[in-house]
Amino acid sequence: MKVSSRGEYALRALIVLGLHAEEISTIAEISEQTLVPVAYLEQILLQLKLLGYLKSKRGKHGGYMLAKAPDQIVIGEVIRSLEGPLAPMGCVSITSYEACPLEGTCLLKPLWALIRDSIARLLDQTTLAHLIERKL
Amino acid sequence: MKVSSRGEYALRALIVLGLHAEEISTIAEISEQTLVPVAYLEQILLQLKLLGYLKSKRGKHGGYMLAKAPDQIVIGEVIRSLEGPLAPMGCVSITSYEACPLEGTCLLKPLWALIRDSIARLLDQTTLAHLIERKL
DNA sequence: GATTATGTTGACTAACATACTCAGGTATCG
DNA sequence: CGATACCTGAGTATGTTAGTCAACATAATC
Ligand code: FES
Ligand code: FES
Repeated sequence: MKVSSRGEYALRALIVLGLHAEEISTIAEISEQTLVPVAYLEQILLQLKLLGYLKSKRGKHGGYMLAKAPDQIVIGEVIRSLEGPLAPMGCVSITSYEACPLEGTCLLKPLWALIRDSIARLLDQTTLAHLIERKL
Repeated sequence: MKVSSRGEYALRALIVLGLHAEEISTIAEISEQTLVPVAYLEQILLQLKLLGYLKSKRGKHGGYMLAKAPDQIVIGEVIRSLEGPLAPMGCVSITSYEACPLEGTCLLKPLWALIRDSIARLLDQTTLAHLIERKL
């Protein structure tokens, strides 16, 4: 049930950018504050940009900024984009359902559904603004 | 946030054995009902035995049975044994804590803690008996 | 006691995912 | 122009997953 380092790193970066909203931050600056290697961070920031969470400026005095207000960035969506579905099994995933062979009689499915619901409820109720303001 | 096929398979096997309690089941029978390949199932059943959930009998008319009553088999414990901690990050794991470098100032930790708590509460409250009786 | 049905053990493998690195390329500013 | 930044695609080392396979050990039965 682990979250990958890539997901964690992406969220760290979003938090750093959210804390310095209105300012532009270079990859190097973000790397310092997140402890993520520069070359790896480049990849992740680029992906976050393609997903629409960030905007960038090239060249001198370039860098990254949030492309949305922090309260419009839903943590559940970010994690889904980076790591795939939140559900523990495909058969209980709402965003990307996948059938199980035993689904008709399976006694586990209701349990997985409870897990999915509680994870999704938490992560889809939480925005970057909530994290930054420490209001969960 | 996926659960591995190994964990799913183990739970399927426990359910089959729980449904036929008092009787002995061969690996082949369990394999049929769970759709898990025999050779792979062997590994998993053996592990469940070493963990104390199952007992076995060798030779002709041999097979596997539950070693505990279904209401003594806690799903959270089974999953932890097979897949490691339930927590999404080491820094919020109770059973196997591991420090994060940014732990002091990290704004994510409280969120991960909520996730961990809600998963652990669900899985540690559920026993094999609950699954079999469809009472969640 | 030989046969046969069963679990036991350990090694092995193919495929995939993770967590990166690196070598360039391209836009922007001064 | 040239420095500074982001952009892009490829490559790599390591580990995990989901199995397979061959040989062995034990228990019941004929
Ligand atoms: S886990 Fe999908 S049907 Fe049982
Ligand atoms: S995730 Fe462990 S301290 Fe932030």
